[in-house]
Amino acid sequence: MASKNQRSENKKNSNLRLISSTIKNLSKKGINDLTMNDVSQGAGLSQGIVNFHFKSKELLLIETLKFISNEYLTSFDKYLKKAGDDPKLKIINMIENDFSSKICSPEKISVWFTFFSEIKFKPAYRQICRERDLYYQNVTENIFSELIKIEKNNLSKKSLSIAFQSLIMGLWLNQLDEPSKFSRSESKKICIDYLKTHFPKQFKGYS
Amino acid sequence: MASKNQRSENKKNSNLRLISSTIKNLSKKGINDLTMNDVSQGAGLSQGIVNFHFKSKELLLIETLKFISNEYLTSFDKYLKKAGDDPKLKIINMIENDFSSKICSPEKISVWFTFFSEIKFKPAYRQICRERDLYYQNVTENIFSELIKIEKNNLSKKSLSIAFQSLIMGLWLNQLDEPSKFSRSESKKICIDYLKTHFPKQFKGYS
DNA sequence: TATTTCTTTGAATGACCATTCAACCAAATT
DNA sequence: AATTTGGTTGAATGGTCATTCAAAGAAATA
Repeated sequence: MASKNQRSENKKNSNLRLISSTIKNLSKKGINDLTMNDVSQGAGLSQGIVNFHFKSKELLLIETLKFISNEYLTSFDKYLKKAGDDPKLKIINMIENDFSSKICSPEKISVWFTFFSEIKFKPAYRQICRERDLYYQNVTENIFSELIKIEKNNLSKKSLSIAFQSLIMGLWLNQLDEPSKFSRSESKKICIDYLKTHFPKQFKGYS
Repeated sequence: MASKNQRSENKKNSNLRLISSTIKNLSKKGINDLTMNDVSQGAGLSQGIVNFHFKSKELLLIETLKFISNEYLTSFDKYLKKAGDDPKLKIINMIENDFSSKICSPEKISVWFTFFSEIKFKPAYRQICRERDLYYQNVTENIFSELIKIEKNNLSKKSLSIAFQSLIMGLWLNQLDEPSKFSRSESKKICIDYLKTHFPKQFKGYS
């Protein structure tokens, strides 16, 4: 573990701690009441440090969004790879990912929606979110395309993808609205039910 | 139109203009950059007036949320009443309402999600949103209950309602994310498709 | 070891903004 | 018409931050 370069190691470490602190504080106070001090204190560092590392609050937030977007995509790919070539398994694993405890934690969901709500005014946020969306959309369409071919049901891969993704986003939002009533496993069931009704032959067995 | 009491008329008028201005400005700048001056200027009034009418910024925001929530529910009821007794028509009209140009405008959706993103930290917001949700949920479950009885498909009204509502919320979010790609009529089609796949006998004819 | 380079600290600065309020105005009441 | 009540104005106030920066500390380099 001993590193060649202690400095860049420390720097990376500070950056990470600041971003973690941002996430934690965002989910605790929202973007409105988040102060630079909250962030640095939460990371065990002092006053002016955020400006040193990130230049400005806005840039810190952008890096934070990049961070969770990255984390999401990494996990997404991992679950997808685990599925191998079977389109059924692929889409099931996508659901597993979206409602895994790491991705679908109250903390993360709350941060996502904080950024979503600002998308309209912040081109930088929009671009990051769009990138993730397009990737997701693309993968989903390809999977549905395979499922459609097998099922021979002649549905539209585009509509299916939009509906599927919307359903998931809506379920995420429930997590925010009513954390007590929300259940990750029930949400998964609802998504799988969506697959069952559209691809009965292939998803007969699942629950 | 001549009113008995000019004063309360004017007051109501000012209140309304301030709330309209709040909505407009919220959707233009977000909650973060919204200043009291934006609001009063937008209403053609001056500096300290918002505090006079609403006491504080927070209370103004609460009244604004109440306003759009009310507007939503009023429209909801209107569409529902128009449907008469037929559960098919009732649920179709709910969809029509949710994607009507008045309810599903970029402006309104953006304001909704601004509030959603703050729900976690603002009990007052949560309460208002929850009230609307419960009402919606309740109506939806009753309709699905009727549809299930007719269709004899033995599905769970609760799951169906959650899925249905989530789907709609997810589609609303698309409006925010990608206003250019979003289409209200395509969203409606997706919702109707949801009904068709779960209640094929009853919704055969619809598109 | 001495020097340079990078990181951290925390006090000081200045901008921004919600809120207050005295003065003014207009409507209602007498 | 005179008085009271309520609404509006906009300058002044004060608090809250983001940001800056000089000084200090720690690591890399010579």
